[in-house]
Amino acid sequence: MNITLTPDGPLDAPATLARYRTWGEDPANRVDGDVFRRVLRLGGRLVPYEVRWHGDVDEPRLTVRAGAARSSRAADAVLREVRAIFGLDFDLAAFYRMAKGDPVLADLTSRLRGLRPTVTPAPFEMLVHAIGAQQVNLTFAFTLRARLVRRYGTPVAAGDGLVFAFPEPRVVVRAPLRALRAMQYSTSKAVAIRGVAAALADGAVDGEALAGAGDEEVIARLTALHGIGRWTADWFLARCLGRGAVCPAGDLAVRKAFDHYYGGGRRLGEAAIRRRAAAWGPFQNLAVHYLLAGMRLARVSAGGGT
DNA sequence: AGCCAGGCTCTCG
DNA sequence: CGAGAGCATGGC
Repeated sequence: MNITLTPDGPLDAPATLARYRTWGEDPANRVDGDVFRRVLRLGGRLVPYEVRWHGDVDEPRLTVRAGAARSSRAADAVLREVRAIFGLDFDLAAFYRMAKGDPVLADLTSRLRGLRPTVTPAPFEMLVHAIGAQQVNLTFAFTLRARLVRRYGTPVAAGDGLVFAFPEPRVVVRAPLRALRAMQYSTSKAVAIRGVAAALADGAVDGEALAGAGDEEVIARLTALHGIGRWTADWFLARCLGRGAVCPAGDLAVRKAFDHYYGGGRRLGEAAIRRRAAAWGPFQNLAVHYLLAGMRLARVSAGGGT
């Protein structure tokens, strides 16, 4: 297949995909220049694809190439992933209208026009990454994920290198604890990851069904698993299911962002953050992403770190 | 050595 | 329920 997508509304592809580069490399989601590469697993088959972006933020186009996607089913599955990864299903126009009523968001949306949350299309991938990112700096979290992907994923030639299909649950569930420990996962993270892998592999948690469940039910199902708390469930809703009315208020970076933009010198508690975010209704996820990106902008322009 | 980094579980009031 | 202690891991 070879298809051109015309996003509905603005798209800043590099900013949207910055998540796959800012804290390190992700061998399952490669960003090289103006190309994004990934591999879709479809019923045991591997379908590598690449996406290029053209045009400017307000006239964006994406071209999707997947030589192995011969059936329309495969092509549809690839396009669904691409829409998720580039955040094409978020209604930016409506968000920007709402943002005009909030001075902070009004400023950020004008400076970050076209930024969209990137949605990880695969539940297992999202949960593994989130568990790895619990309570550690994100650079280290990316290192952990890259090791797991290279060890248990499936490599495919792409460009002048490799892109890995993310490891399958049934493979990771058999990973020896010491192998995960050797990658520097803590024992509790390793146990949690294998637990999630087992739950998805044996159907105790149905990854497909989560997409059709309500926010509260998703939180309940996920937090029932050992090693998954509210923070992980919130980010899962936001970054895997693409839910709008979600604010990971317990997140350290989110708390810092709210303190900075809305705290007025005071520290806001988690409850206060949730109350304020609730006023944004279905745009909470978008707003949180703009606040986090705004903090990174400020840090870069202040000459800070990476 | 000690604190930080985009938490989680368990326990006790 | 909600606060708080204890826990885990590596980097600086």
